[in-house]
Amino acid sequence: MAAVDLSSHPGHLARRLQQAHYLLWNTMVSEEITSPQFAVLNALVAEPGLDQRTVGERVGLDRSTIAEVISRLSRRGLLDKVRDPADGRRALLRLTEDGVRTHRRLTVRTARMNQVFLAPLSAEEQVQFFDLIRRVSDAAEGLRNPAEPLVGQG
Amino acid sequence: MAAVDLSSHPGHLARRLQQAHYLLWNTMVSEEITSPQFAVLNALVAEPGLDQRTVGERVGLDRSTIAEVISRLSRRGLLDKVRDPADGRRALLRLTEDGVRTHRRLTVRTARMNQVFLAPLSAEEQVQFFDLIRRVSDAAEGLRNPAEPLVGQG
DNA sequence: GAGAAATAATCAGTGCCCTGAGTAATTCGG
DNA sequence: CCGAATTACTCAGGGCACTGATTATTTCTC
Repeated sequence: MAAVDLSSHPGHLARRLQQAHYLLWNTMVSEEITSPQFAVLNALVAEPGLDQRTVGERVGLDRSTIAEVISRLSRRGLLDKVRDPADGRRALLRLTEDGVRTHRRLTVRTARMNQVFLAPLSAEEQVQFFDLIRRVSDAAEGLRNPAEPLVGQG
Repeated sequence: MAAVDLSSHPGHLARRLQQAHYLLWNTMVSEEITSPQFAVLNALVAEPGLDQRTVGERVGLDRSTIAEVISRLSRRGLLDKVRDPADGRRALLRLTEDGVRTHRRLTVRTARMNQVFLAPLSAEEQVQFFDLIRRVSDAAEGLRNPAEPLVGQG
């Protein structure tokens, strides 16, 4: 008899939040293009010609995941991928016409979805919401140095 | 030139938050048992003998995902799965000795991890954090009725 | 210039997450 | 009682996310 209350566990809350977002995205934005895919399109609208690794860095996707996402976008004809002539290791990415159009179309819908998603919060609360989540995420990212985990006895 | 700022997109933030949590969980809690797996163990500590569907409901996992998670926990010998003699459709779940021990061990580590994870926030902010995320998630869950999406007319 | 270190991408493997379709068992309606 | 609807679970398939190992290319160092 030592069950805990998951509703006080940030990880559990974070997962539920993302699930909720996933559902809303599917109904209000697109069933074809996912949120991470849109993030990649967006990064390439901002900075055309980025290499794969940097795009991943911009949108917060690791090397394996970004490779898969890009492969899908490429298969759908939303972006082109060419070897960097100056550095044969890199793959340079650029949106196609269709990719740009898709990004533009989804941008509108995404804004609408965000409004609905955040509707339960007041304007001030929305600011708080972003601030708190960002601070927690940033801090945890900064901890990516296992050094001595489980030291306990802390 | 119409790239948006992803840091103002709750979905993007939610994904980053979960990633950050995933990383911290891996280093501070367990590399074997994942957070969703712990949630299932926890649900069965609270209510032994639940059926699979209900456990999924308790922890927020759909029918397919809960089946996979339970299959893994069962393979590891952390829970037993038996057909309900009273209703042959149901699979009743119960933790093994090892499952209970694992839950107890991880409970301590999870509490420690949550402290580290939330450390960047003051006590009041932590309360806000939970409140805001919960309200947004709950509201979005309540929206799971597509009825007439994209009404916009925008 | 050749070997070593570093870097970008790929591949294999594990796990989470969802939908739609299919199967087995129970319950409901006539 | 028997067929129809419902319910619990399974299966197939697509996508996200991470790690560790491998490959190709560039850069660093002697």
